[in-house]
Amino acid sequence: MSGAVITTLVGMGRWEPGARGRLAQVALELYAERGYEQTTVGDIAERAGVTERTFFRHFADKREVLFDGSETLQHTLVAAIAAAPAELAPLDVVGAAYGAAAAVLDERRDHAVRRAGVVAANPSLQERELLKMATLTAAAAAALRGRGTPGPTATVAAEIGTAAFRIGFEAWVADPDSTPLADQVGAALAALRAVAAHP
Amino acid sequence: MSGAVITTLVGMGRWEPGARGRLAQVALELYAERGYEQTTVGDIAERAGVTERTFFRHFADKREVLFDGSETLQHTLVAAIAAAPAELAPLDVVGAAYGAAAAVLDERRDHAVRRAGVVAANPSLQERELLKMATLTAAAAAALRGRGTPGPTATVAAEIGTAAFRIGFEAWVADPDSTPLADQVGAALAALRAVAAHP
DNA sequence: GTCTATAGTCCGATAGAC
DNA sequence: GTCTATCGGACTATAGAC
Repeated sequence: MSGAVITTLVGMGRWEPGARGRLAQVALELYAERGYEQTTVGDIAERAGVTERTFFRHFADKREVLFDGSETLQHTLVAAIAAAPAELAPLDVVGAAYGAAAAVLDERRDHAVRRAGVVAANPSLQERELLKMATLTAAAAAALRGRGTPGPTATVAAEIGTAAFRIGFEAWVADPDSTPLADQVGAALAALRAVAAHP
Repeated sequence: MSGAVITTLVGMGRWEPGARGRLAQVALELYAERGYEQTTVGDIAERAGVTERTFFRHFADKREVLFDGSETLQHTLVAAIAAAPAELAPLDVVGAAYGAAAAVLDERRDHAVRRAGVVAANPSLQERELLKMATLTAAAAAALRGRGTPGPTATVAAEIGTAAFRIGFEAWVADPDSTPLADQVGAALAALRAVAAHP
């Protein structure tokens, strides 16, 4: 196949290095070109120069290949929560942490927008995305508890924070200007606070 | 029992259910007995006395059979939002509407708890549940806009309301006492408001 | 009601890196 | 030698097509 010189990201194949990264990139391309349903795992594997079997060694299923970066996002989020000043209120901690996580996505806006389009076009991909968000929420709540926030408060703060992130993310994707994601998330959080406070 | 007129939330419980109701009931039984993954559609169809083909005529896929009552829930929610007093603040509207929806579930607590256990045991069922919740959220936001609430406010209020419902539902399922679901949702909403208000 | 494509699993074999 | 990543083929069940 093409002597694909994919830039380094993750995955170190020893034969044709970067099988994992190639698969992820090719999958996004094909899902965008002809649609998720119309793309078979065989198609992806073929264009990436590996076999179907190799695809499933790297990714649990056909959806997961689009969510390779979610652990990174979660790690950033959890680390930011743990590192936040002790005197900050729980919701401020979560808000700041999602702001930090947002910076990671800002650097790859084009990729994120293309990926978001693919996900938006397919319900089964939306399901997976929602599950990842729920996992993120649980991780944020656990991180808050780890710094002393009482359980119920942690749950609730994490839930609001994730809602702000999701709403901000949608605005960021739809926005033709390149307003930073962190700003969109901040605006969403302010809106959530305003509605919650309203008598 | 004489004329059972109760429309059930998840499509079962009548004295002599039709094929659809039988399939839904049998599916829940089998998923609980031997697990979702270990149950084939053939198993369900067989015990319900129909063919596989009939299963797929009634339900889009193997998961959907557990979510037959979600339209009823959504309808209740949307109707309650539309019927709420005009002077109520958006979040109060959504809170009251989820309270009304909660009453439906309270009548079938045993079933709801068993079903929740099955869903909690399997990630792919959780995915579907999260998608249903997202659909519910979108419907609530649309209903709010339909009564004049500005778009962004509607989105945010619906998001908080659904979070309250989800948190309250989890507490309700875990609670050995039979605290009404509406009360649990109300408590969760109060907690959300408190955390959001905290400086 | 039958027929088929595809997702996803399990068995094992092979080959480079260390 | 071990460890890890690749590949091959057979297999079941889902889901859609005819």
